[in-house]
Amino acid sequence: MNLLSTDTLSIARSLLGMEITTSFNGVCTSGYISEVEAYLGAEDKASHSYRNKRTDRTEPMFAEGGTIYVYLCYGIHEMLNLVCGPLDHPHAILIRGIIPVEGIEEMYRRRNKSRLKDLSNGPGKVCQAMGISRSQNGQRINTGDISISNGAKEVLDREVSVGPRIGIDYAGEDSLLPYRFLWHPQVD
DNA sequence: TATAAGATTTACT
DNA sequence: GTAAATCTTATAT
Repeated sequence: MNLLSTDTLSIARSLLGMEITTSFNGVCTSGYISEVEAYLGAEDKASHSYRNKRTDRTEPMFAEGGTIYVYLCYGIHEMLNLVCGPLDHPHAILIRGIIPVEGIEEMYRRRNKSRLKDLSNGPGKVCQAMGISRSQNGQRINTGDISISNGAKEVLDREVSVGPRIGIDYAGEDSLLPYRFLWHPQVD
């Protein structure tokens, strides 16, 4: 996976099935990435960095690929993004869902839920389950609290759905673009 | 300073 | 199905 590539949609597709891990004070949680959305920076009305809008909040999006972008949504939920592309190319991929792998007991504690499916099937839930907050904003992947490595299974094209992104009606016609990738692995 | 809106989640009817 | 929760950020006075 080349995070400096400008082909953000290909990176988004290739993130599916990869294992994302956090470790805090020896407490480790991980999961396979199952849902992502691509935000294509300057040319994408749904992106915080549309028209290269540069603010304190969006600054990490302009950093090199491999940077972590975490922001607060609706005053309540943290959202985890992986920045990609070269410097000053503000594309990012929102991690919307994972399949829990390691530290599942800790995820239940953090989420205060009793069902596995309620742990991490949404972007705010992913951050809560993995203990991610804005204190990870601007860190680099694989050198800070968050790491991404190859997953255990190959993700077949027939197991992947592509469709419009969620919750971005404000983006006009760009809200219809097929930038959401969903992995539904087949049982074996 | 003030205001509106938001890449959502949850509980409730 | 609908609506409330909650607070930062961006934009406008």
